[in-house]
Amino acid sequence: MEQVTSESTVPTLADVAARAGVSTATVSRCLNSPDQVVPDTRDRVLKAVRDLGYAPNFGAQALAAKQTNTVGAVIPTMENAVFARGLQAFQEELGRHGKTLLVASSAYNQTLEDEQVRALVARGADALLLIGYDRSPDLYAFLTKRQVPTLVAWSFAADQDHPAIGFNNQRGMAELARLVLARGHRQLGCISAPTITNDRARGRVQGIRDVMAESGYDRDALLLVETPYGIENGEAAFRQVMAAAPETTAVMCVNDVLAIGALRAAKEMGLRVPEDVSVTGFDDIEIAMLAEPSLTTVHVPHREMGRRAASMLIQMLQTPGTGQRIELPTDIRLRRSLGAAK
Amino acid sequence: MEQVTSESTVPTLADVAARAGVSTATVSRCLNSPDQVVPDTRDRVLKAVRDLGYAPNFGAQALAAKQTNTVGAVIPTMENAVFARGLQAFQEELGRHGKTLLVASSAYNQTLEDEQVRALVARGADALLLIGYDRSPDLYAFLTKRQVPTLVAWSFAADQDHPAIGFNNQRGMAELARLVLARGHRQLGCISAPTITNDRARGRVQGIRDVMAESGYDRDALLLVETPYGIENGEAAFRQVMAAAPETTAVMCVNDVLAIGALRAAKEMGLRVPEDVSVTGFDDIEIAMLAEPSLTTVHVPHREMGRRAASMLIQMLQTPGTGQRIELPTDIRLRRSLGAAK
DNA sequence: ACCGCTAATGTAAGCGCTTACATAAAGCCG
DNA sequence: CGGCTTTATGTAAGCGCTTACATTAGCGGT
Repeated sequence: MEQVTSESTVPTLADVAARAGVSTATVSRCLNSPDQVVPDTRDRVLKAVRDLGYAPNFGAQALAAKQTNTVGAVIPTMENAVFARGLQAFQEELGRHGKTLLVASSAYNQTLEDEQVRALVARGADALLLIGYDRSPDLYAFLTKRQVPTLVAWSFAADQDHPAIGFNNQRGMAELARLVLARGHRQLGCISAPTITNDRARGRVQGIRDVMAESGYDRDALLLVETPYGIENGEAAFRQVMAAAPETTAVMCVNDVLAIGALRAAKEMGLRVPEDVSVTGFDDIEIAMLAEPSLTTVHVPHREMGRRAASMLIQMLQTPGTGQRIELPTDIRLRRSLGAAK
Repeated sequence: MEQVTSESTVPTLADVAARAGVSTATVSRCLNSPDQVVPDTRDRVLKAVRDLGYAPNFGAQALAAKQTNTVGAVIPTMENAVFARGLQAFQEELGRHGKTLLVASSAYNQTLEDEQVRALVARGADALLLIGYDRSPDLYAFLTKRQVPTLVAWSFAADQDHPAIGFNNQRGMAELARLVLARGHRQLGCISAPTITNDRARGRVQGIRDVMAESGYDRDALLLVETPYGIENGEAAFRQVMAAAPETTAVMCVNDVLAIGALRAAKEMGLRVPEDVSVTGFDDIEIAMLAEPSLTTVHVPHREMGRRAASMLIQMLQTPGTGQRIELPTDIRLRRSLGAAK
């Protein structure tokens, strides 16, 4: 209200040009490749830009330049600290290169993810960050057809050749499982996110299976319960495990949130952790260290992954076909929730 | 690679029109107001759309229609669970109405926020969600000039008439402070986020001051330490408080994360909570219930706020000038970290 | 069968920007 | 100082879509 500057209409390139006494082309050049124009004119134009409070119209720019400087990301949910953290770093790095982030979330639903991806492409995302490999071949076909560089994050699988940056979920969990077995645990429980649509969870569960097989235990020694994300769900799943196999001495969860739920359920059931039952997680979010007892888990460099994902995508944008496959190391954080078997 | 459909070029409206044997206008109508076109043609067109894998070009659409169906949000950081949670709900509700969310984060930096807002507007955000009231008058002027409906969230102040949805930080904290005083605490510490740029923190601190004043204690009985967001920072701040005023019996923190840090520092210093010192938080994020001891805090309906913020913004988009001011209730969650003064 | 009216479709003018190409200005050399 | 190259600026053609307006088809009534 206080300082209405002339017309109430939004200034356009033409307005700036008129005010500076040059053509629209010159204004455009001032803004996009300043050294193509002589300092004198440039100053005049920039002054006009400032006076008018001009800001380019994104749609027009996208239309004419055929690129939007936008990178899209489809994540399962922002409420998962793991993604929030990685995405924050991702966004910061993109910002450093003048790109904007467009986020959508799929609620762990493949159909929804499919739609979101198409929506982001329609909105002109120059590149895309996707979580995990699980999606329909049609979508991959669509993406290649539209020539949108795509990077898979949070997962790394040796047998996939799509550009990716992530960690080896299977191996990370296997390492932890080895430690668990070494503590004398023989009857294991596993609480997992739904494995059909979540290759991270699937890999982690497989990691446990691998180790059990290599150690000569059969599959029956592992009781698997699948449940959606959430502390309460972890709680219920833990009860389910203990009800079905009361002799269980260690419950390995595919993420920290489920593990926290398990910890809570154990406490409520009067079981001591780790004396009566051990519990492990995955991700090493803040809560893991704060839990009582503190949670043994697999540490994952989420932030670094986000940052590097951004650099890589920018690189892919500049020179198509340069997508790499990067495996980030995970490491075990041994804390109090894992003890020796009874 | 597998199913290259004709040209490798992206199909346009004209391609669809040609294939369906109609004009581009008809295709556009089929997509945007289907009942203006006879079922027969419509089917033909939609088939062509499917065959070609057509998706509208966002830039062109934005340019021609002068609206983008995009809502922007600038939040301090996604890493703060509070915002992640609210934003997730916000996004879901927007999605239900065919709008897309564009997020940017400001890292609690006002200049950066300013830039991000302008960037979002330039990118055609039809409306904006902003956190708190604190920003330069210039920015507000810019926003009114561009006629972008803007909603302030996470804050509610009686003396501001900008459309807003939030809770009364001052009142919520005051209630809690009353409880603390009632427990016999007379020497208080307060750990806050920087109050200059954060009206939520400022309001919360003020809430404590109000209560102390109304109870007849003078300001010196409250030791304030300001520090950025983060568990470690909360830890350091707690040490600082106890070093400066060892007789402190209760430390009130303006958010749960800082409180968790305080809890940890207390434990390290060999102080028992709540026997030796009480600690309180604000927000009631998951961690509050899980902490040891569990954290007394002020519960805030973040998700509901996010959802309602979306509805309100959509409403403002439809009928400009309908922005309201909504105050959501907060309530105290009394848990173990608050006890009687020694 | 003809008229008039409504509903369906087509025509074409932009939306605001970028950029190839054309043109003009400015150096540079002998 | 003319003719050359180089550099700065202007001109104008789209980019793919929406939409006001023009046109045509379809239909009922007489």
